[in-house]
Amino acid sequence: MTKNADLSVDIFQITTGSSEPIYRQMVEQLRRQILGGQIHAGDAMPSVRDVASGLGVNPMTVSKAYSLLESDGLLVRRRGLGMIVAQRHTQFNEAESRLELLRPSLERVGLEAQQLKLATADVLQMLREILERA
Amino acid sequence: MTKNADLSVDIFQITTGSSEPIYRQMVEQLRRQILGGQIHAGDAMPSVRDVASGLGVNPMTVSKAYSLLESDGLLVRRRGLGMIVAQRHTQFNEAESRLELLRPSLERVGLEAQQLKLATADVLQMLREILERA
Amino acid sequence: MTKNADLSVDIFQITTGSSEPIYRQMVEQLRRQILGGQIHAGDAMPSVRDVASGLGVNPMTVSKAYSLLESDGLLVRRRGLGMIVAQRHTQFNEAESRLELLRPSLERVGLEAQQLKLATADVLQMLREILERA
Amino acid sequence: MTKNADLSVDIFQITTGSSEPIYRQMVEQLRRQILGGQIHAGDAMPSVRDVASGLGVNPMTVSKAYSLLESDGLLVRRRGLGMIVAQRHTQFNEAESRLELLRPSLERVGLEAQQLKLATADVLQMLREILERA
DNA sequence: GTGGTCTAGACCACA
DNA sequence: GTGGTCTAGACCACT
Repeated sequence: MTKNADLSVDIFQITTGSSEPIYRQMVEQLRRQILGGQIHAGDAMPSVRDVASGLGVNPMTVSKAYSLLESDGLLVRRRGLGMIVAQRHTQFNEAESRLELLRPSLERVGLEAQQLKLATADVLQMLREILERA
Repeated sequence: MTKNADLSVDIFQITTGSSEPIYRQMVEQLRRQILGGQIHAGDAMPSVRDVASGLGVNPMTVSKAYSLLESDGLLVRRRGLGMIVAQRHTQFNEAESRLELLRPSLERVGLEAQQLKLATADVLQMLREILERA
Repeated sequence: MTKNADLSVDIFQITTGSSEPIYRQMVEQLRRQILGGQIHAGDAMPSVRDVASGLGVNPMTVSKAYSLLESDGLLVRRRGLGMIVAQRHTQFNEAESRLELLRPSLERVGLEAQQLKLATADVLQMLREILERA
Repeated sequence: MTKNADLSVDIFQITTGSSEPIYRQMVEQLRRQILGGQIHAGDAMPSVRDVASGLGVNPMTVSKAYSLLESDGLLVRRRGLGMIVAQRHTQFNEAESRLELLRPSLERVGLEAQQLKLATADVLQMLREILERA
């Protein structure tokens, strides 16, 4: 994979049935992929229209996601040219930091497991299977 | 803990800032605690008014949660006496079934871990610490 | 003026002909009025629909402004009840701090005056007239 | 400074982050400097390519600014030789007229100062410091 | 070509 | 009643 390449449209995996809004799914997915190093600083994002037609959603929905990512500092808008992945957030890639981003979801799992009175070993086993399957 | 006791208001742990609606947090938490056996059939639920003032939320929100739990068959309304935990759902607590209830949250963790390019061992280790701390 | 009152719709003065987008005009105006102490913490904002029909703009435009102000921490959304002015930004009211918010506009005036080779006294005199007229 | 000199690239001070488009910043800045007498009729403008590389902007952006200035009559295109500052607009520099060009920016400052509830004396003092520093 | 803004109108979730 | 989301489609500005 070369740097500064154009990203394919299928960087987004949208679930339209979810209660989580589409634009928010896009924001969270892109954030994780940038921080995870799967998307590099300087990469050109696919255009709003391309993503919209590729996913079958309204361009405004995509635009909203891009705008939020821009105000977050993860994307940079180049007027008339499109958006690219920002530089300054790419150094935030140490595995330890990324693991911390997963903590809220794990805390949620912890609370639910406690309320369900589940054994630690059973929960860890199920998660191991899911992780190794992916 | 004895059976048919009065339940305290703090069976609910509400996060008002969350995007998950309050009534839904209450429904899911109570469901898990009933299925996990931490709340028993016949236990008396605290009144709508007590829960509302205790948590600082709108009484209509609590009422909506109770209504959903009632139409789910988890609570039973006793006219003029308040609500109690229903009988028929308490037997549904085989560990295997309860574990399945946790699967959606674990699947979500799996997707996020993949996008963050995290190592399986690191994720499992963090979850183990959370589970053993609780 | 009492605290926690409902704000009238005419807190916004929109210029539709301007190149500055409507939602941005609203954001900046409200920010200044909050920091200037003309709008108090806890005040209820007029509803999206009321503002929209009052100004003759689309509700989504108003909603966009409100959303930006919320992510800025100046407004707080209360689900199903509307938005109120946040608490924490009201202490930032010292005159000195507010004056700093005006600096960018004054710097712009300074650059333009320099390029037009205008005399300091003339510029100050014109600004004085404008300020005393308001 | 002698007449009919070559102008350096740094007659333009561009802010790429601004919401004001680059070509518009260039147009307004050059207009003010011509009317203010800092740029004289007959002076040679730097080439599109020099300005573009000097400022790090797209050559088409510089070209658009030059074209607008030409259709405004402020610049004259000399085939194969580049552009020079036109004659006819240089006489338009009575101080009173130039001051009027600053009025819109001052009106804007007035509105913002009012919304920030600032004292006239404080605003004038800050502007004085900026003007005397320049 | 790019993204930004706005409209009109629909539907949903929350209190 | 409140705000949020999404669509379809138009128009604009920048490069």
